[in-house]
Formats: sequence, structure tokens, C-alpha cells
Amino acid sequence: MTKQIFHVDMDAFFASVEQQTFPFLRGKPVGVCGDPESRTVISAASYEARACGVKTAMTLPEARRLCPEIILVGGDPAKYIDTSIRILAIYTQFTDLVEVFSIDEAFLDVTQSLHLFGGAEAIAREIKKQLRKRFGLTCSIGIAPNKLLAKLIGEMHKPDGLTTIQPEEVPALLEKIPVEEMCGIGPKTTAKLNRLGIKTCADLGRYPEKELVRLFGVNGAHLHRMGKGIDESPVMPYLHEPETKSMGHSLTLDKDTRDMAVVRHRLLQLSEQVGRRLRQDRYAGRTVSLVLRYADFTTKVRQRSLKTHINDGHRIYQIGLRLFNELYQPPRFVRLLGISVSNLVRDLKQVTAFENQRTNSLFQVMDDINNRFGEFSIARASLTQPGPGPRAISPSWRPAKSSRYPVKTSL
DNA sequence: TCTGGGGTCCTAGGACCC
DNA sequence: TCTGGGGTCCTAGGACCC
Repeated sequence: MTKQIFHVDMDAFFASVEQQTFPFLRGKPVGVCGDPESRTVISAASYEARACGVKTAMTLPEARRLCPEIILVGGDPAKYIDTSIRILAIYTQFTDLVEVFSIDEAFLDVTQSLHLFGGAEAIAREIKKQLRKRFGLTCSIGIAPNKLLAKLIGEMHKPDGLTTIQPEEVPALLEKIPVEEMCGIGPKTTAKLNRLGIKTCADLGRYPEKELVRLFGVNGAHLHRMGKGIDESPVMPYLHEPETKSMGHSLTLDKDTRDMAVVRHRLLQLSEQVGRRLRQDRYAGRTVSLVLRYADFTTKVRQRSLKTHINDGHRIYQIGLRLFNELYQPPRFVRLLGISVSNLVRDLKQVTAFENQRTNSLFQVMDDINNRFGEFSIARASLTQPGPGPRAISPSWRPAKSSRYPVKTSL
């Protein structure tokens, strides 16, 4: 039996949520970004801003140049997460098979509930109606026999679209669609395919599978199926989310620097944030990775695996700093620093059994305070005292807003 | 003030063990 | 001392997603 899969994509999600929260933003060009005072980019642009050419991932100067009247709003992740969860509750009225693809996208398998609600399009219209009524938000929905095609077709009519494709229409569609429109085919793969004379999805489907495997490895077989519009992957219910594999934070500095005091300070902040998030979700990890991006944008990663699992920000920092020192080539200017922890295990009982009991209860108290009053309300003295860096950390300091929450952010 | 921040998965080569 | 082969773990780098 042919499945009926939805891809639901909220239109300009962050920007639309801000326009609903603050009515004076409605009908105006709005760009949601990180802290507008820092080096950041547009993470969502309202349709009014898009009309001037403003796009996701654009720098603020570029956005201002294209759209001088743009209103820049610092993003509020907690608000988007909250909205996203309430939107999820709407989807689950129609099926249990809801896969959360990102903060503003979901797949729904409605095959088993079609007869209850009068068909796929009736369900789609009802979802749209409820989203508009309860949140003032619009979305674009693609309906197809699988996830790959649902996402592809949903993206063809935006905003506020509703597009269905029947199995018999698929071959004709694939003839028209360039390979880069498929989710999973990025710029590098597109260029490589184009060099082989493969422009459309149908070209890809006709290309010998053996050749694709030779050229692309395991991904070759996957590409071949994509070219034929085949996707057997099931909608994975959100309650069965796979375990987190890594957690990290990174930060582009306000200014490129070679001041080691600034580097250490930022590294300690990032490490403490990572440690706190690990503890919050009861994780600990035994591999620490340091990311170093120089002013010329070359990026290096160095990682080290340990014998034990850790989630103490200061331990993470010590290892991260050692990695930095091994990696850093002194005269160069540093643009970005990142710290992440992987090789995670859940449930700290075993992990912290060897650690000092008092240290653990201290963490508990500090985490509670920070959860209640905001990040870095309480922290190690070296983080709360004004340092030699250009930006002293005060008790009211807030980190880049988008980094406080364990979300796959933005568009 | 050219190029954010959070992730996942894959590949390739080396160390080490049996 | 004519140098096989499998498996695991580790690191570095790259492609892709929102």
C-alpha cells in the first residue's frame, strides 16, 4: 500500500514567531539573528525582508545593505522551542508517527489515520487551520509516498503551500528537478555529479548504480535511489529519538585575537557551558574536541580521548586548553573557538561514582541557580571577575543566545 | 565587520593486538 | 626476518543538514 507522508515546514519560523509576539513587527522586514552587536548572521528573515533579497546565513552588513529598513531581532531560543513543542501537539492529534526533523520541520506518516479524518488533504488543511488560529503562523506542507519526495515537493510552493504528488506523477517530476534540490545533495556532490553530465534527478536515476558506488562509496547506492525517487526510511516517532552523540559550543570572537588571556577566558566559558548542559541531560563523555578557526577561515580540529568520562567544565577546559596549545601557531589571529565532548554515556551514577561527593553537590547547587536565574548567574570566580579582555563578564552577562539550548537551530 | 552555531555521518590512515 | 590478515580504537578532515 502506498504511504501518505507529510513534510510540514513552518514559514520563516523564527521571524514569524517574533511578528506574532510583537505586533509592530508585522508587515515589516524582520531579520532574526544572534546578538545583533556581535559577529552573527541572519537565521531567519520575514517574507518582507526576503523580498529585498535578505536570506538565511547572510551577514548583518549585507542584510542592511540590501534592506536598510530591516529590523534586526536577537533570537529567543526558549520561545521557539516552546512554540515548536506546542505545534507538535497539533500534529499528534492526527497520528502518533511524527518525526521531528528540526525545530521548524516535521514528517508525519498519516497512512493509518486517513479514514478517520477524510483523507490526506483534509488533514493538511486542518493542520494549517489550527496553526493559523492558535499561533498566527503559516506552514508549507508536501504530501508524497515517502519522506524524500514529501520534503522535495513541499519546498516547491512556499509560503503557505499545500502540494501533493501521486506515485504516477513522480517520473515526470524527477525529469524537471535539478539534483541539488534533493535533501542530502550539497554543493560538492552537485559539482561532481554535474561533471559527470548528471543535472536532473532523473539523470541520476538513469546513471549506472555500479559507477555511482565506485565514485561515491556507500553513498552512491543512496544517490541512485534518490534519483529514482525511492526512499524506504520510516518516519521515526519523536519519542524514540536516538541518543545524543556529542555536545558542544563554539563562538566567533567579537574581534580576531592573539591575546591568550582572551582565548583562555572564552575557552573556559565554553567549557563550563558544555559541562553544564552535559550534566543537565545526565551525560558524560570521554573525548574532548577543540576547534580553532583562524582569521583566514582555515579551521583545525584536535581531539583527545580519555580513560574516564567527564562532565566537569573545568576538566573539559583543561584538556581543551592543552589541545589548543598543541594546535595553535603563535603569530596567527584566532577567529573562532569551539569545544565539544563526544563518546557520551548516559546516567551519571556510574560515571561519577569515583568523583568527590562534595564536588557533585556543588555542581548541583550551581546548576540549580543557573537554571533558575540564567547562565553564569553563578560561576567560577575567573568567569565572574572582569578579565583583561574587552568584554568583562558581569553576573548579568548572557552568552550568545542561540548557544544556551540543546537545539538544532535555525533554518 | 565577507563567511554563525548546533549537530550527524563517512572516510582514510596509523597504532596495536591476536 | 621469505613480512598475511582481521579486528578495534583513535585522530583528522570533509560533506551535509537546519
